[in-house]
Amino acid sequence: MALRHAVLAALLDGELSGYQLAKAFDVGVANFWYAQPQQLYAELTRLEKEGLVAGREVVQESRPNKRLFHVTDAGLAELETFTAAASKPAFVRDDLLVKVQAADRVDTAALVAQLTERAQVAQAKIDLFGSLLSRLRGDRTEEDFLRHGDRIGPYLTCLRGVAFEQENRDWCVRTIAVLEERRQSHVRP
Amino acid sequence: MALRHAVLAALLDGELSGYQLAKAFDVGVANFWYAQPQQLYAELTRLEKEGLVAGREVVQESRPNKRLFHVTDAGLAELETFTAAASKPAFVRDDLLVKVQAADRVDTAALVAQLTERAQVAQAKIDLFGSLLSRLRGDRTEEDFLRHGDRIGPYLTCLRGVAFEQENRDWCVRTIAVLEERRQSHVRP
DNA sequence: AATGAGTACTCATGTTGATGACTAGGGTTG
DNA sequence: CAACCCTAGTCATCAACATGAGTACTCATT
Repeated sequence: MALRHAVLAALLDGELSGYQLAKAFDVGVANFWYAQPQQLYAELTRLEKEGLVAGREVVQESRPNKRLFHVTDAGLAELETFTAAASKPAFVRDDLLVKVQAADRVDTAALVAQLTERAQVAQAKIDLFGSLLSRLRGDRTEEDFLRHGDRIGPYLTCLRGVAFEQENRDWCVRTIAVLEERRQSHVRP
Repeated sequence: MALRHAVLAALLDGELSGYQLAKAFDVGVANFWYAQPQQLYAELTRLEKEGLVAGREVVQESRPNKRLFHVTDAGLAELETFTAAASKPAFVRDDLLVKVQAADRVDTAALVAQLTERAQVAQAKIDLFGSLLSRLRGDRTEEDFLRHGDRIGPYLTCLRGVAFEQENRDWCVRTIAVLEERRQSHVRP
């Protein structure tokens, strides 16, 4: 039941519509969780019913009306409780890792192609997170921002996103090199 | 539907019983996936029904009999198909990140405690993976092993496990430092 | 002599997350 | 001017993952 808390945490940045929220979660810019639009709409409905968020209708012309949500005091209390409770350990669960685990017994050409693509995706995310970080910190240095900024949560999670994707990319590159070298030196039966 | 493939990939290391498999997946030594024992037993049953794995009964005295499973040719073909198909991108999904995202608005003392614990767990995993790596490579150097070893899949995934946990630990340490410093300098309202 | 831990599983149920299909108006572009 | 994309959602359904409880026998500990 962490999606609800992820939504609450995301809404701390200010009022958002379900659609805006979905954009953030979908692209994975929300580097601390991931969810489909439909899940978010459903969760917002539940959260509103329980009084943890409140929405207000914003009438728009030339496009559909939307509902902007913000976290209520009860929602903040819920986040507080959640934070105090033990976190369940985070596990890696990655299709690509499964494939690499089986690398000795399957065709490596397809695998190398996928590793290459993954490395590119990772690089794109590094760039994206990098620009997000510099936007968050403005003209301050990282040190200064982290000491005196007033909303460092997103910055810290983004830092982890960058580190994760760098590790991801480097590992892909390394693995590609290993697999390619083996393909050349000894042709598999 | 990647659990089935994770099981297949794990069974490439040799015959395993459901229980042994469960041990590997449960502790997270299986650094490429994670699952509960019950899921694995269920999956093994399905896989056997579909002919992707085959089991043989091993009669034991002084402890319950067990069934050892191995991957069939059909199972290997299935792994091949899986490897050729596109991988879905891997997302970070971590309770702790959600909490850090909300760090500006909740009690940081509890958060710091959890980050500390997470850092310790990460360090323990680094050590575990480290010894696993050296066991896998035996007396060879990493370079040599990756070039000429005959089962490098587990080694490569383990390398990623180490990198992931190191990043994890470092980020926790950094985040703790940031939060602690802010707690001292300006008391939150 | 009872308690607990380890091996080796099974069954049932519940919670989460993922997917596809659909509505509906406005703007853009070929 | 038709086709397509963007905003802003809803509804229904399915697959995947997680959890609790239970069986049964053995060995070591207290």
